[in-house]
Amino acid sequence: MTIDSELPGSSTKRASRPRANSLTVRDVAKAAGVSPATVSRVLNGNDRVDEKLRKHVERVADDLGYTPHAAARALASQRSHTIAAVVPSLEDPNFAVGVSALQQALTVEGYTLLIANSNYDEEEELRQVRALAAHGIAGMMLVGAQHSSQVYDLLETRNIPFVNTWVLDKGHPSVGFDNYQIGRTVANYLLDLGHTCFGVVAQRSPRSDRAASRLAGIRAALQERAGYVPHEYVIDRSHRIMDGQHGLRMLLALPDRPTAIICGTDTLAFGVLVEAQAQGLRVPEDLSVTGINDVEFAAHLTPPLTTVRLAVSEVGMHAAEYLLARIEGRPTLPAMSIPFSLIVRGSTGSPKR
Amino acid sequence: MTIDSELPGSSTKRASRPRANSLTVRDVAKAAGVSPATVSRVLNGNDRVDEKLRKHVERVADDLGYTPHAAARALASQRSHTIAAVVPSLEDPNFAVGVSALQQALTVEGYTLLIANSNYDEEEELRQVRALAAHGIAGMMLVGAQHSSQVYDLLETRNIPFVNTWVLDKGHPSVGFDNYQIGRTVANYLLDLGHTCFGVVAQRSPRSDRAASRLAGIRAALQERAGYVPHEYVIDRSHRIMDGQHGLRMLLALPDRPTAIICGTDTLAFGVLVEAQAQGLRVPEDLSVTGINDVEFAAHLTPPLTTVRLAVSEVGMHAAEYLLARIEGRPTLPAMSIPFSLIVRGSTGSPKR
DNA sequence: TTGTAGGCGTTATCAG
DNA sequence: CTGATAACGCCTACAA
Repeated sequence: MTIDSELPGSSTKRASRPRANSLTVRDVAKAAGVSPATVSRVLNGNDRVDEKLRKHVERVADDLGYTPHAAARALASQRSHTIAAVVPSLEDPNFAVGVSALQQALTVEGYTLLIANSNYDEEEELRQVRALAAHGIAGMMLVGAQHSSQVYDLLETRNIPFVNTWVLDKGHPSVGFDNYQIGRTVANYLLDLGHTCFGVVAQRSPRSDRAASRLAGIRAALQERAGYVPHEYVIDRSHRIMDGQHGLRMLLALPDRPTAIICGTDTLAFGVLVEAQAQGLRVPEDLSVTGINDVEFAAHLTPPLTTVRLAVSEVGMHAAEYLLARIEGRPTLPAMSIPFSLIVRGSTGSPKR
Repeated sequence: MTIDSELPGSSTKRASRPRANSLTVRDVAKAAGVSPATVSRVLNGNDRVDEKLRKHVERVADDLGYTPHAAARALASQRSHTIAAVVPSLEDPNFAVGVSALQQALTVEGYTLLIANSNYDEEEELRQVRALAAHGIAGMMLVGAQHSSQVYDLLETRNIPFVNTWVLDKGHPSVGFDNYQIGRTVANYLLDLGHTCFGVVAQRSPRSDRAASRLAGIRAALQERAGYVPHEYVIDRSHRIMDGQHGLRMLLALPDRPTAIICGTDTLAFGVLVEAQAQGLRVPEDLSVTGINDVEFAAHLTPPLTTVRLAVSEVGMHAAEYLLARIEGRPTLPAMSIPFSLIVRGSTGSPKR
């Protein structure tokens, strides 16, 4: 026998709104014979609750399979326990790995990660950041330092901690690589081998400040020791294999033929190797080729690719560390440099000519 | 002159809680000279509001740069406008591309995507699904059909629409490939070429029901026409290049040497090609090799890889379509098969022996 | 240490 | 068509 009609004589009552079919703190409280406040305190760990009571409430909550309503919690506490990452592309394994590491670190700390995709487009990035801000995120990871001023404004007025990644940035907190030094390192290595005429195949710089910094580093190294790379020796298109192939074709058509090709990614370098073979050029005897990233296949190309290894997952880990520290009011470093290393393999050598 | 002290003589007032520093509907309402209810109606589009008033409110909201508070909205409306995807790995370009497509489709419809990573682990997947459920998500995309029963229970009791992807599933809604047919297609193609002794290098089946279905398809085709693949001719490890290399070494050590190797991914096939070259085997004269996925580099290997092209981004698109339809109460199809096609290139041929 | 109750920002019901 | 106003589920200042 059920009694469910003890309610209103008063007809002021409203029609009840559709309710989520899950339990609430009140259900748990009732079941445990305590007040909702106590349940809340237990679940948020940090308050002083009698040890026995705490154990009891925890058990009851667990038995009932209770999970707090994230939105309600966020609304009441003004803290969302949610962090966002906006990356240029999820399909680039580089970013996928970094985001993966970020997520892992955040999950451990009970935070949820929201991932968005800007498609290498500043406008789209702004849209995404806006949407994310509406979700009351507690912090945000961005890629690169080049963002719409409205992005920076929004983040600052809303007081949302953020960190630029994959770059080192003087003006903002950052976790990333010294891309300028990466460029210098590669260029110097090739100069040491005796190369003097260089070609560069990279991603379009306006879309990637990382690529731009590396190019600047390359230019600087060359200028110090052997001149410079003229504009027509820098081919910047996209980042696919066929862009590498096309890039080499362009470079070979130039009057003074380069003996070394510096590529912005391993994928581009793969394209260059493919095209070199198609043109009957021997690598490294006729042409030296370098990549950046040290992706899985780099070591297995013929010849194995000389490239720069980036500790990408460290970017995600340290970004998480930085954001959590900011959110929880702990002290933070303004910038964190992630190491890289030149991996010399068979695709580079002294020019034989 | 401002009057802001007309409030309480009564000291029952509480200390004000920390407020979000952003505007609320009330601010917009005040500025537009209407009630919060009207603002809400305008912003949610669907109600009957006088056209002039609507325009006015829209302008005011826009000028103020108002963005609704997602958590509050979710709490009040019991709809979160958030969808989740749990994938085995974000670093696998396959899933990255699918998720990317899903996100794009959802963003267009004003939904936010939450991405989680199960690391090919059922327990971890359960944890992620639980956390996601707490976030009041409106729907969920899963990979494969093999999930902890608790996952299915949770989704069903909470009444959360979900869709299994990358597979076709009789028991649950799904968007994916007919993996069994993929296996059959590849095997039949090789049988047609005249091969009789096969090796298989794939991902560990218990972790991937996709791999298991494909293997079943392969076995079925062989059994119908030329026997079968003994257990020791199936090498299932992980999915890296070196696993492919190792796999071929194992297979070559077997008494009856296979003339064709079917690989579960292009990456594994790459490994097999590398090892074949190392062993001095000519492909396809001495050994035929196939992959699955048709990733970017497949066409550029030496020899170019025969593989199966999967329309991965369609998986994401149709998953989005399905979930939105369910959420909005529109009719849905129980299962959607995404096309695949065999791409024949240079890594396969008739056995010369 | 525990309970009570007001409010977080929005939506949706009801009355006008 | 518009305006009050009661929830939504939780947290936290305050009282006990």
